[in-house]
Amino acid sequence: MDEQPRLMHSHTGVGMAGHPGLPQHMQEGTGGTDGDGRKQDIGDILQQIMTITDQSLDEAQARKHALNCHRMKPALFNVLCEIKEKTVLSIRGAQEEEPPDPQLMRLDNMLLAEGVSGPEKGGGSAAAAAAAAASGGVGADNSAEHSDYRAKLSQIRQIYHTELEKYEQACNEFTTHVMNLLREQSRTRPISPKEIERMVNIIHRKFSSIQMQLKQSTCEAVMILRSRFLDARRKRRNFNKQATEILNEYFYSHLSNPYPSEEAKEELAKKCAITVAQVHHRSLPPHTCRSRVSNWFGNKRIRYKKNIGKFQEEANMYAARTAVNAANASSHGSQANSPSTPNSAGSAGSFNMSNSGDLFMSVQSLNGDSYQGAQVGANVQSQVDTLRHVISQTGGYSEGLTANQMYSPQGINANGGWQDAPTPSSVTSPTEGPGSVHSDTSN
DNA sequence: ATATATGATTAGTC
DNA sequence: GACTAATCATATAT
Repeated sequence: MDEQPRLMHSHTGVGMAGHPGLPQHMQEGTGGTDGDGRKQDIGDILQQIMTITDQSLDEAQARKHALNCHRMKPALFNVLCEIKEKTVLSIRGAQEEEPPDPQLMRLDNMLLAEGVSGPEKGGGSAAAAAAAAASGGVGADNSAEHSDYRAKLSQIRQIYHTELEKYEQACNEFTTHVMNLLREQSRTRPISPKEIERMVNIIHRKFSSIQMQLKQSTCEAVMILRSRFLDARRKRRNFNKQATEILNEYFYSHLSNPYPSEEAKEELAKKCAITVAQVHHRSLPPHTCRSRVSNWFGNKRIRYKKNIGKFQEEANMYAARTAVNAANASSHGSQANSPSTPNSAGSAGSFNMSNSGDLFMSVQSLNGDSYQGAQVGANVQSQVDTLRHVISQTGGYSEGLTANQMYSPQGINANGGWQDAPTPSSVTSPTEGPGSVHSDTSN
């Protein structure tokens, strides 16, 4: 009876690499219930098997066939299967159930959140969808802003899916191959269905570990992409000059109350062609055009208030510009001397503009009184008249050019905040002495 | 290379 | 939810 283990051993060596053979201690007590004649039969058979390697292939094949057809084969085979099943189960019956890997779950969740795994297509990631939803009316330029990102993301997505499919396919192929092999071998050596199943499990585990690596590197790629394209803070983009002009124009023409309404913000965003920008790296809603305008106004307000002196020049310039614009719009009859387009900032109109700005500056620096002495051309002088008219019309600065304070931070109260000034025309500062703006409010 | 300007973020307030 | 004030991190000017 001590031949059984050796039989399995010799075969295992051929067929299944790494499969544990039957240990010696199993020899006694299980198989030896037959008579002596049968023992002799088995002994013969085993002897034949042992000599198979010495024979030619054809011969071996023939012997194999003979063995398969032997009358003892089924019984023997069953016994072997039984023994093996017990052994294998005792060796590693414990670790069948496998808890889900937390890291794999993490990766899966992230890929799902980024829209890489998840449902097919649909315009890209969940974040992008949120962007489209959040930006509302100005969604048009949104896609332009993120098309690059989305293209790259879908590229990653495609690679991911291709690779995943490849692995899946390879896994399946390999599994069927192994299964066929085992089934084939199960005709000649004891392989139970359970064992096949176990083997399949092992294969799947191996392949899923490869998949996890794929998922990991995909996650990394997405993270890099995000930080490269979407973190607006890291890749800050200044507004273009025109946008800044428009925003400044609004700011300085509403200096008494520079808090644009939501509609106004929307309007400004549209006029400035401000695009959305992604904020944060989570699935938080992205920045809307509106909130970018809000950012701008928030920054502007705080920085203006902090150092009014620094912004004086800018303030005067924009005041003049707005005034000229308004003048051009309202009284086009008297505009023979200013052919420039008032609206397009930084274009051909810059000459007149800068002249006006200089004028206002000199008004400021000279404290007003002697501004007539500055070398200003006649056309500028006529503009001054227009401006005075316009300004008094606009109601912002009733004292006009002759006043000392052309452009005082009227709206700012003692606390440093903009008090609501619904009627700007009444908020002039006639009581304030010259230059008081510079001294008391900064810092 | 350094300083300043500037858009975005964050904590805290109302 | 919008705002302020402080701060971050980058873009741009020097």
